[in-house]
Amino acid sequence: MPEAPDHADDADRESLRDLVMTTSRALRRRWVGTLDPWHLSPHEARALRVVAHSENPRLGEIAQRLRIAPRSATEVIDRLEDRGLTERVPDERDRRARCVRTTPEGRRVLAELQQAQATDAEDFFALLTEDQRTQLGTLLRRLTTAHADDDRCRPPHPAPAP
Amino acid sequence: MPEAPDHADDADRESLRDLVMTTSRALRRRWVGTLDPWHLSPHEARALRVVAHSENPRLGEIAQRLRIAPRSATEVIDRLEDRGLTERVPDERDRRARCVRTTPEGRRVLAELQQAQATDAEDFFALLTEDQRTQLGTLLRRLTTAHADDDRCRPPHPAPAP
DNA sequence: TGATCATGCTGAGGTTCCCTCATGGTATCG
DNA sequence: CGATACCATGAGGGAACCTCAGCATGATCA
Repeated sequence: MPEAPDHADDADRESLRDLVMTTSRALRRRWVGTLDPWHLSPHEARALRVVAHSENPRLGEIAQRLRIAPRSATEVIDRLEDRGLTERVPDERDRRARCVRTTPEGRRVLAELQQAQATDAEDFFALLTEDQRTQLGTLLRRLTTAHADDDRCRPPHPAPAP
Repeated sequence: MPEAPDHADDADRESLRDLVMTTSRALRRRWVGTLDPWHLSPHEARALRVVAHSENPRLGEIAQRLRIAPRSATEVIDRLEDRGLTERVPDERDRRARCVRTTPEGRRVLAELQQAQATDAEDFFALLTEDQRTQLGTLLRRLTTAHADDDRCRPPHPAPAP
C-alpha cells in the first residue's frame, strides 16, 4: 500500500499560529462560562480592567490598549456604561475628548471578577508548572509588544510607497 | 499619601489569558492580509487544511477537529464548496453522513497557502529563536490537547454521572 | 480673525465566526 | 416495526471586530 500513514496525526501537527488560535478559542469559551453570572462578555471584562487600571483614559487610549479600532472601543464602553460599571466624564483639557472612569459598582464587580479569573486561569493552566507559565508569558509578551503598533492601531498613513 | 503606586505598570501586567488573546488577534489580522489574494478568511483556510489532511472526513469529524459546533462546520464547508475547493460526496457506510474531500483546485490553493503561511509566520515569530518556538509549541500543544474535549465539542451527553 | 487642517468620538452598516433549536432523513436495537 | 440515537442542515441570533462618513472641537497659520 503506497499510502501507509507514517504518522497518522498529521492533522494535529498544527502550526504555531493555529495553536495560538485554538488556545485562545478554548480560553474564551471557558471564560464565557465563568463570566456568565455577571452577564459580561470576555471583551467587556477586559475593557473594564483596562479602564480601571488606567487614569481615567479617553476612548482612544482604551482602543490602543485593547488593540482595537477606536470605534470598537466606543462600543464596548457603551455596554459597560449600560451596566453602570463605567461612566463618561468630559476631558478638561480637550473638550473633544471624553474620559472614562469606573463607578464604585464597576470596581466592586472588577474585584469579584479578578477572583473568578484567578481560579479559572489556575484551572486552565494547571498543566504547566510555574516555570512553564513564566516562560509562556515571556514568549507571548515578546510577540505582542513587538507587533504592538504594527497591525491595526496605526494612524491613517498606509505607508505611501516610495 | 497612602496610595503610592509601587509599580506603575500594573496595567501592563496582563494575565496569560490576555496575552494569548492579544497574540491571537494580532496573528489573525496579519493572516487576513496575507490571505486576501485568495479571498479566503482564516477560518476557511484552516478548514481547508483540515479537510486536506484527513481522509475524506465527514462534517462532524471536521467540526471536532476544528473544535467548533457541527453546524458551524457545515457553514465553513459551504463556503469552501462555493469556491470550488472542496466537494461533498456521500458516505458509503452511512447514508446519513456526507464526506468532504478537496478538489484539485483545492489542493493547488492549499499549496500556495502553505507557502504564504510559512513566510508570514516566519515574519511574525521572527523574534523567537528556533528553540523558543519549539518551546512555545510544546506549551500550547499541551494546553490544547488537555482541553480538547472539555469545552464545546462533546456529544450531547452532559456526563450523565455514574 | 477667519480659513484650513487635524483630531476624538460616534452613527450607519458590513463581515467573520461562532452558537442553539428544530427538522428531516438514516441507522440500530429491542 | 417502533423507539432511540445520530447526521447534516435551515432558521435565527449574537459577539467582536472593521470601514467610512460626519460632527464638534482644537491647533495653526495667513
